[in-house]
Amino acid sequence: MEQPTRPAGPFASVPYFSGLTDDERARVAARARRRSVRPGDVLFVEGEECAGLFVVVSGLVKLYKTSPDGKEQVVRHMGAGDSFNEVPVFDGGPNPVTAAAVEPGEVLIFSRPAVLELLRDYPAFGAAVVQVFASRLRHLVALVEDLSFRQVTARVARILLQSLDPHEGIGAGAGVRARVTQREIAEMAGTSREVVARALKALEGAHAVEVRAGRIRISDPAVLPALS
Amino acid sequence: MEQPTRPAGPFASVPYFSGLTDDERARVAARARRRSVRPGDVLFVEGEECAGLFVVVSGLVKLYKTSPDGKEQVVRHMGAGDSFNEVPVFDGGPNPVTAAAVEPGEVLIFSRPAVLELLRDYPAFGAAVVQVFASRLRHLVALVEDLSFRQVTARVARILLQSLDPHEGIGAGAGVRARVTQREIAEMAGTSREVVARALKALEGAHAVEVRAGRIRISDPAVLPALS
DNA sequence: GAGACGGCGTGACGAAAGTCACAGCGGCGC
DNA sequence: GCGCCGCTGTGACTTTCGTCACGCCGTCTC
Repeated sequence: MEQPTRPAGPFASVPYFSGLTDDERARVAARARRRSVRPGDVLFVEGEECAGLFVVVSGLVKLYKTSPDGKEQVVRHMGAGDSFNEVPVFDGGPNPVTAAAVEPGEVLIFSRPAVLELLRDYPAFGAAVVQVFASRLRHLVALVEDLSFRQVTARVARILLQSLDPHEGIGAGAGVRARVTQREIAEMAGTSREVVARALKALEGAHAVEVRAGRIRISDPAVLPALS
Repeated sequence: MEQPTRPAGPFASVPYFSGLTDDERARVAARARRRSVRPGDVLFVEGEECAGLFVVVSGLVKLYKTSPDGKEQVVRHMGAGDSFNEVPVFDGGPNPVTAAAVEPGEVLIFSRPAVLELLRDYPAFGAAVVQVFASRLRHLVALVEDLSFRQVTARVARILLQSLDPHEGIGAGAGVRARVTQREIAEMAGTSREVVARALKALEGAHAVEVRAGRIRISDPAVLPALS
């Protein structure tokens, strides 16, 4: 799992810190708290006071909203090198979403004061935040578009495309991230598990994917985008 | 309409520029192009090359996505003092949404190079952008939550609350912005005009609003939030 | 190996929302 | 004043989705 090209510290690949020297990175790292997480661990809850800035060292974290009756809508997944929860750090408000680990791993946590100090010491950090925010905004607009315009089958198709395991590349036969459950897809698509099962059946009928032994494979890389 | 407290130039109330002196503001204004708009005018289209940063001087602008079959989803309305289309200016990508005027007014347009110059000359501008982006992200997350969790009647109730005419204050009998059509509400709620008509009927039945002569009034300020 | 648990497949049903169709009304322009 | 157009109100029907209720299977634990 350890990347051999990683120069020093656990986050040379984090956009925020990639411009720093190894020395500076070490000093930044000193301000972070480290935490290991196991699947299901809740890192922070929406509405509570700012939990600080998080950086994923390894593993996978989901950011989601919960409805009064318990339904979950995943807003985004964060993997190694991704950071999250910038918004409350910068505007001082409560956490906008809840974060929970999906796969075991480690995260770094920078308290709000620590981040504001970093911002003072490394002005380039501010520019990086703007870039990150811009990308988040595009992502959220795309999610709104998805929820508003597309029906469930199309949303599931898009989710499968985005969950393609990067190790296997794109193309026929590519597999989806190990063990994506139907419930997880449902939380991303904003629907129920049963409806996802039916959507997958429909995609299988359209020869877009093959579901075998619980794993999903893309059979025709051209068909899936057409359906989404 | 003109604010008597406005010191100089048309945008002392724009968050970006409120920290500047009158002199600086004048110099900034010199870099903007001015444009009057009439209802229906399209300012820029999603997917096209960055149209620059816009500031609303007066009037009302809607930002929306269009689906392949012509349905519209309004992402946000922008009124006097609001700015929009920052994202492509800062990340260099295409416009994420389409913008069109809803009410007649005027906008200022800063080209991308002009904004990048401003950013260089006035570093505080960068911090302001971060604040604006944070607020946009919160707004979009709330929109996702709305689309994913609430059904149409609840969404309409929330839209009415947000469209309260600020001049009339909050409370019983407050009116909604002059002449909000059902089609406009439908575009915000991500549904069709007919469904909005029925949702309004339901809200009327719950004694939350009164619809008379095409205008919507809040009858009981306590009921509406409860339904949303 | 027995049971508990979580994920999956599917049928049946009801609720919500989208669609079509059409009629009335009011304002605006010629 | 007349006609056109856009907004509204509403009935009827269809589609999509959400939900309930199962049964099946594989894995993990004791």
